[in-house]
Amino acid sequence: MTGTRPFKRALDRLQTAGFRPTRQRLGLARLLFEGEHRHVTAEQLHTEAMGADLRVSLATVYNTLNQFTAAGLLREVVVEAGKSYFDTNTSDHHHFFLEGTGRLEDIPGDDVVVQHLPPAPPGTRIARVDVIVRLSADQGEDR
Amino acid sequence: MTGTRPFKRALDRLQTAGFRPTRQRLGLARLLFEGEHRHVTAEQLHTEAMGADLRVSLATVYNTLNQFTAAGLLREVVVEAGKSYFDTNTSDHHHFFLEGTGRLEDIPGDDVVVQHLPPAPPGTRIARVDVIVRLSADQGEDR
DNA sequence: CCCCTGACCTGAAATCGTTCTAAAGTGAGC
DNA sequence: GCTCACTTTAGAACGATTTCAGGTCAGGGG
Repeated sequence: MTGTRPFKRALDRLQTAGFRPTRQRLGLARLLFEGEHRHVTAEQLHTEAMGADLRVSLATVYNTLNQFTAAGLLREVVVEAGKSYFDTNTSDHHHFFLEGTGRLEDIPGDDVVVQHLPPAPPGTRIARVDVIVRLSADQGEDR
Repeated sequence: MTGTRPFKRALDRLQTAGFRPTRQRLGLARLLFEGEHRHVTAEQLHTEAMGADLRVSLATVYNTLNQFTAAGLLREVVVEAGKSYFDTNTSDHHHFFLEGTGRLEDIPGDDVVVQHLPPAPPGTRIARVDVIVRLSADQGEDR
């Protein structure tokens, strides 16, 4: 039984992070943390919750995503003006962004390396380095 | 006289790109393309225009920035959810982003290199690679 | 030189994603 | 069961951006 007890997993994460495990938080945590890593917007997650018989308001989805992010359970990724994506993978990694569809995906492997980065300007320190590889549909290839 | 005729420079860019050189477009082009490369938001550029005796509405600033971007005169840089920056440097380069102040700066030099990038997924092609180095104020250093 | 026409600009209203607010609901300990 | 602090919620509010309907302007033809 490896990872076959998703309910418990989500609950553990909430409690470890010091959240009271309410019905809404638990439900969202299950959607987010069961299975593979994922990238969602608030709107998407809300729609998905509705479909999964989890009654939760959009405001709560926003609140929860922000709380999870502050607690380090999620990471916010900025790729499109006026829209926030949340990534369940909080480790160091980078992203492919499908311009047409708005899909966001982790770049597989940990081997992307940024070289020849100049030092941070005086008085500042590097908080994070984000690499976003923007992809377009490859038109005219197989037709 | 090298670059001492800014008016003509801005006008040339407009006409080359096929824009009718109206008072507003010319004024904005001068603010944008005279002098050093810069990073502006619509709001910033609008404020600056007001201060420079250029009467132009915020709607026009937005429209103009979008037109210039579509024509390849500007490049949009996404760093903060819910805010768009426009960069007058359209060549291949990357950015420092000062988290506290919202300042955006080109990373000097062309030598930042991203290595070990996996190939684009099937059916797609890499449109662009954006590297954003997020900086925080370096607290506790010199006090 | 003036007129005409399509391109352009404008303030106001509309839209989008997100946050705030005030009030009702809920869970954990007593 | 009762309480109280923490949660959730619907709806209003918000900031950034876009759209709209109408007036204005650039520039070629007469």
